[in-house]
Amino acid sequence: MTEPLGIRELADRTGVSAHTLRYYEAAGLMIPVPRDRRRRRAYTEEHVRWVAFLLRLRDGGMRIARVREYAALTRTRSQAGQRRRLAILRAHRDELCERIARLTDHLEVLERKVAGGCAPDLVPKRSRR
Amino acid sequence: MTEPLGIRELADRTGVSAHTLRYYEAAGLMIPVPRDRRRRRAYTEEHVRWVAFLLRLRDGGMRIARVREYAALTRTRSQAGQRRRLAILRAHRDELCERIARLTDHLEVLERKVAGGCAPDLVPKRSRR
DNA sequence: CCTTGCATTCGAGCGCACTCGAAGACCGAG
DNA sequence: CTCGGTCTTCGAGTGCGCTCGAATGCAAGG
Repeated sequence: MTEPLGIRELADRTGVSAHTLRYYEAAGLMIPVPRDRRRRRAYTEEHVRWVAFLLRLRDGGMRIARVREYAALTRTRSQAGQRRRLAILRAHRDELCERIARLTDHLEVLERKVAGGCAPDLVPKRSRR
Repeated sequence: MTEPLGIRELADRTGVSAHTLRYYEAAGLMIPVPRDRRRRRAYTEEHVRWVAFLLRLRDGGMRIARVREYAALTRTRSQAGQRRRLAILRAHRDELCERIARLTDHLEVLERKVAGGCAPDLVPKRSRR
């Protein structure tokens, strides 16, 4: 039985500004936000978790539009909805994998360049793997 | 002794449009681009390599402004310039590491969610942490 | 009573990195 | 001579994701 959180609190706990929280809500990225009798947003711990996850998706490069779709589906009870939800996550996971692979590759190249300290064209070529 | 490449060729070989290649040049992201006697851009294999590397930097999230700085430094012979160049690459490498770490973390969370197939709040709570 | 905090709606602005298009010229090949 | 590809310069448009501010209102707490 936790006290509901005001927008300020949620902002503080998630690092997302109040302005942006309202924007997220308006943009359909949030799960439903109940109001108290004063019409103020009454967030719960679930919202904290939701925002944390949303930030992961965003930081992972998921587009707002996708997050919106995903959020909308959390309101669905249908089988199809659940499948779609899962599909989105799986697709995102795959993208994540690819990006990590690419970044890792970039990193490798960079390491060599930094370690070598000289331009790659000055490095004597060895037969390529 | 390779034939110099026209802008079309470089575009084809790098996947960057001619328009964007001109933009890159004007924006100071390129190494010097010589012209033939017709005033047309005469690229070399070095440009192919440069653009490839530049794309790595960009895909790794390096800002245009930074790339510009880096490109400018490749024209420098000074010690300080070389040190700065190296510093940029090292800093970028560090950023890359951090991003990979973060993405990997996101991926893990996602894997659990996808594998579980159910919302985390529906999972029986064990004593937290 | 007055201040504070949050509410709503609206629209503008920003930073980034392209992306496009137009206009007009050049120049070599067919 | 015409055509195609390139040149230059210019400015405007696009998409994304905020970010900010203004205006106006309400309700509780000091």
